[in-house]
Amino acid sequence: MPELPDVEGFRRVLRSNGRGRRIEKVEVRDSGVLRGVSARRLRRALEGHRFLEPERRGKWLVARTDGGAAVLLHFGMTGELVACPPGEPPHRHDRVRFDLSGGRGVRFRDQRKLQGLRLAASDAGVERALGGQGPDAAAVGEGTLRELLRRRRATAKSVLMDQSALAGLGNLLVDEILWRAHLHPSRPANSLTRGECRRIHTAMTRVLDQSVRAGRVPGRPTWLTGHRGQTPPTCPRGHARLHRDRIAGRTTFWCPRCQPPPEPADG
DNA sequence: CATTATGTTCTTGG
DNA sequence: CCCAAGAACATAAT
Repeated sequence: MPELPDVEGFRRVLRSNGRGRRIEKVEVRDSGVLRGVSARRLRRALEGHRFLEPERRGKWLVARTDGGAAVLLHFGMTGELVACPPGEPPHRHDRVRFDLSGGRGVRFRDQRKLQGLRLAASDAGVERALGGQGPDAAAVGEGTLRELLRRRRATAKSVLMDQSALAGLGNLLVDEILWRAHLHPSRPANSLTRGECRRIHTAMTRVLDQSVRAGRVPGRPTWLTGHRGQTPPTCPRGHARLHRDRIAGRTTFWCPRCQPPPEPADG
């Protein structure tokens, strides 16, 4: 699940269950999700302190505490943050359990463990870890977006998915946005006109507004994303069957009627 | 057994 | 340096 909207949902889970609460116990059930920190150091940095207002940056969730340390959570492809009281029996994929005051609790649950938890000792540590990201997709202005597209020769799809260029978008969202903007995913980013960049920005803003509200990418039939699982997948606007390709290393769906492929460059 | 999966990072080669 | 492609990571479903 986890792209920007999903992480936004996890932020709400942490805000409503964790903000202001004391961290009574941190139980690492599978240290395979810890990145650059031991279970012991994580416990020591967190236990006894309280969670502050959580923040999302791109696909990262930043959980600061009043002790100065912050947990940085990345959910990979299969991670989630779920609220459950400490007494609830563990799920098979619960990797880290946070028992909080007031009988609350949250758990980092993740099947594949492709990413996981980091610890930042301070705000400077948070910056060090996340400062390499581009602007957040949910807040970027049209001019900034146009500028970052203009200076890259790679395909639009790969630039929009590149977290160091723009933070928050993943495979599903980028396909959705490009379909709405009527642009083929293989268009070189630096070939996009001002108007085409504006269409990307408009589509991105709408897609993110709606999916952030839902806390996920909706599978509605009016969304391209809702058609990925079909056999055969069809364009939500009707007519054509969707093409399925490998672009920027990821399975990509696009409509041959709505999204004309670029002329192959020859120079 | 092969293929696929909403992510990131590293390597290799052009 | 830029970029694409492939592999790797770990696990489950089809």
